[in-house]
Amino acid sequence: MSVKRNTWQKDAVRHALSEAIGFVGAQQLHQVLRNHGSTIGLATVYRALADLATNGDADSLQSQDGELLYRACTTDHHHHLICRSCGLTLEIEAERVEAWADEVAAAQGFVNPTHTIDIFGTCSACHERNIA
Amino acid sequence: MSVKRNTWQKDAVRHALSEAIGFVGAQQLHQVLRNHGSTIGLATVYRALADLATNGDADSLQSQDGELLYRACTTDHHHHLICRSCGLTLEIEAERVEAWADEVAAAQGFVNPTHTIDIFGTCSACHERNIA
DNA sequence: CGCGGTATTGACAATCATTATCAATAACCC
DNA sequence: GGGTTATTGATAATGATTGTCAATACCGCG
Repeated sequence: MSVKRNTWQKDAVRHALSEAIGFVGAQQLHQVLRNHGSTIGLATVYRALADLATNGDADSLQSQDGELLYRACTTDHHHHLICRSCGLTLEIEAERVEAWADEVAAAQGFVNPTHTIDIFGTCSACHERNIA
Repeated sequence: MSVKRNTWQKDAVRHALSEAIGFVGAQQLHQVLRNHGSTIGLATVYRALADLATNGDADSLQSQDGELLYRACTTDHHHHLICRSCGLTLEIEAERVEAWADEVAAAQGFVNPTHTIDIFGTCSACHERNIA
């Protein structure tokens, strides 16, 4: 059986992620760490992030261009409203929907439900720019 | 300026997509077309799907493993409840949530809102198998 | 109906994020 | 400290998607 070991690499990734603002990609996080003098490997960053996500210490979602993004998990769970054009991201509350999602899952006999809810649109600034 | 032309390839993709059940990947759709004797190229399938999505004739979302999936746009809009373990997919109604999503987007000044709402969980069969 | 300009196609190469490989390293229990 | 083995990291492999570009075929026009 596998016994988890603590390494400075995992701590570094966890720390870097908690410092990051919003969602960050693995490649991006790796660059940040290298820029700070770390010699951590890219594959290790990927593994550490996957672990964090598995353990529920990080959330993940896919960006529009297919990159997997991570965010340090905070106690308050929320979702995103994202501008298709400029990428502006707003956090939104979704209490009503949280409950609904769990209900639906339970009604079909599904256990341990999670969900991805993201709303895309064109923010007012981008919309006006397109008209002008 | 570019003038759109109608080709049998675009029709083939549009048709294949409308025949498909649920969401389909570009690679998968390409295989289906080839199996039906078509000589259409993979790149063309990608381009046709991208066009359909741009024109609002198709919806797209990213699967868990990073593949881009498309679905013919129908009037009835629904979402999915997906088993993490066996991939079983159930369609779910989400009227309450549709309205909520549009409200939230509008409240922040976003126009032309779309959303991705998917619920993941472990279906009862897979859950029992894991226990046994 | 045939012609010409050009949008479109398709085979293939290139790209990019992510995952697998595997020898070397270092964490942890004793 | 020493041995076991989880973990690391350089690199290769994977797989979806996009770029390239000559060849093709669509469509308006005569």
